[in-house]
Amino acid sequence: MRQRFAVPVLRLDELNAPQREAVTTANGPVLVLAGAGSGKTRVITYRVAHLLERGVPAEQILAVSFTNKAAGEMRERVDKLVGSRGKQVTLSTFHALGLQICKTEKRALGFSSGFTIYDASDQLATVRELLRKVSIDDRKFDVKAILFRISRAKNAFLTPEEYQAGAGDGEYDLIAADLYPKYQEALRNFAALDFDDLICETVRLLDRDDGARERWSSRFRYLMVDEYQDTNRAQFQFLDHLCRAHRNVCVVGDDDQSIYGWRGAEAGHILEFERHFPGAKIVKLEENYRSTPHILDAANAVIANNTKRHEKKLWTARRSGEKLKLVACEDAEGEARFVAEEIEILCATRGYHPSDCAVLYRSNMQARALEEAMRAQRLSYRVIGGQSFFDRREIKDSIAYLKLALHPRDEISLRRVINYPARGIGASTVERLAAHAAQHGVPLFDAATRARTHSLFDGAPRSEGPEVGELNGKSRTAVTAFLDLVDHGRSLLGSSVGLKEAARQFLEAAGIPDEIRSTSTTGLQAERRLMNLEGLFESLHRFEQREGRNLDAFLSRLMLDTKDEDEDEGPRDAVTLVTLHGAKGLEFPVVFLVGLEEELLPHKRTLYPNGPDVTESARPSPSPDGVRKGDAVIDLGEERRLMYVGITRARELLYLCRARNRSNRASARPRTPSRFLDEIPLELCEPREASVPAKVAPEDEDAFARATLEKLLKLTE
DNA sequence: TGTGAAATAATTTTT
DNA sequence: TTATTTCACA
Repeated sequence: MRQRFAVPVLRLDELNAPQREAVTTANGPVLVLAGAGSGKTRVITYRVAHLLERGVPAEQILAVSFTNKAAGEMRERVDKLVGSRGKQVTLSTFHALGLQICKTEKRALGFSSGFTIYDASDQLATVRELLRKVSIDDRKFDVKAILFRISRAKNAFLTPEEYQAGAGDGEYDLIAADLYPKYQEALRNFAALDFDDLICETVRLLDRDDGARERWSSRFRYLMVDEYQDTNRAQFQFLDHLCRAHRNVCVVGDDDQSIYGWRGAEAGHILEFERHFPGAKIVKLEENYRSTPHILDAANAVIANNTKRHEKKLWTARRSGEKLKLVACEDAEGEARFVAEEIEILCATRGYHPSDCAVLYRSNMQARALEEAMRAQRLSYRVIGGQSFFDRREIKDSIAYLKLALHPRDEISLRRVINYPARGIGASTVERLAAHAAQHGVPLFDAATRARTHSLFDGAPRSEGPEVGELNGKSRTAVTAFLDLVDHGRSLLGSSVGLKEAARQFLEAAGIPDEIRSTSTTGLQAERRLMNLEGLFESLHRFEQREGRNLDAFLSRLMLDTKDEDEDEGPRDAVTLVTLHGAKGLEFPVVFLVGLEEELLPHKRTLYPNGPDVTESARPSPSPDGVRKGDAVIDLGEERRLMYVGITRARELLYLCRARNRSNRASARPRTPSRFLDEIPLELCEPREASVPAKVAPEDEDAFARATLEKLLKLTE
């Protein structure tokens, strides 16, 4: 206590009573039920500051969140609050923390020479490879659906055996049950960990290795978890291992904002917290500092339709506020144009800035129309999420080269680049190598190496064992050239040349820039792709400046943190376009919720989980919750929580938009307003006319911007 | 093995 | 509608 006078004073009086209680209860388990906008991040950051003030060493403090964005924000706010004292505090995502532990403990995990991280596309490629091995035509199946089941099993922390015992008997369940152990085995052989493994393997390690558990649970003596409602079983166990010894764990969450059930998150963990940690202190934060009363009333009204929730009601001391704007547009394009135009008007007449505004939608594909409208309106915008820079083909290929140079056992990367750019190593050659690898139980890369050094593949009769796949001289030369290339790259990357330069020379030697130039359909496209490649070099350069010459660290950061580059690139004063999922944790003065239509906000995949076979005829009855389809009662709770998350992002103005028609691919289909709109009391809303400008002629892109300008002139007269 | 035309699948949310 | 993928042919 005396210390408080010695160091800069933490202003605990800036907190309300429950916040203060959550912040100052340093020891023992604490559960903070934090409604939207109730100062959740504030509690975490003040708590960190308070622990530091009490003399807890920064290295012993750990705060975990789910997204890089959230972790970054924690970092920013902690730095602001405590300055350099906070540098040693670990503020991380679950996956980054898992990675840190896996890297430190790589020997105990059996990866003495390191490991690669597999992202979604690597995972898919792995499953495809396995399907081929069991002679299943991967075109006949939705590979994602298989991978999804495997991933879900891992998230639920089920071993292959447990999953096999408990899986359903659908076609996909059987395939997934068959492939799960094979998949794990393959990753093992490739010296790779996928996203799920970063958690699961860490848990297994902490489970079996007392020494490791001891190390890590004493390393972090004070734990905080953000968005606790999003933890899945594996993550829960992870936490449990880390804090079992000291029980200094504070979790912050809101069951009403649980929107990752599909990823295995169990909001039930919030309810179980008390049971797992008897004597836990429970703090409820219900005062909202973000939104106007109308917005909160709407949010409360919608979420009240959910059963199975912690009863709580957001309130605010704020008095005034505008009604919610209810907008029905003709079609998706009209909706997008309305949004763009309205933002323009808000900026011109009411002093808002584009960066005050966000457009929230259910699925990424909705972003396209919005982007077009923003461009037509000359508004700068940034799209959060979506397909990231690093998903681009040329980038993925380049990264595969880098990964391969570091981790030759990474068969997926090897297969990806062995004939890219084409160098005369066709499918049959790869198959021969693969057969040889399988027969001798060595990695594919080693099989290729043997093709170079041994005459084994020359067709000369060998005494040892039967011949597996002979390579002709031409193929051998090609394979040799490829291996020389990888060797060359490895030595470049291992030399003292800057990483950026090393990577550039390597990829140029690989012929990637040439390939881009010759395969691009237009010069513009080639230009763009080369620029992307340059962007990769730049981010490599920046990383090297910041964190030193460590390609492995760069690559793993890249896999986990795919979109940190958007931040510095994008224009500063820009409208934010983001999915409802991506918007969680954000707030904006002005929010547009678009596409509030049946089959889009309660998404059709939730409405009709068994596929698109039942469509228009089976219009669900508008009962408050639960739609019967066949015998299954469909739970729309998560969709409703998405609506709730969307509403509560708004501080001042909230627009609820829908289109009367929306075209799927070619055909426009009439749309019904989202049932969630009916759940908002009418008196909170005012209808707004959506003026739908005539369709903009392609040759006159300025027409729309001009129309708005004219309208503005009239308004400001 | 490489190229271009034609067919075809796709649309939930993310570390 | 669009982007990817397949397939026929060189």
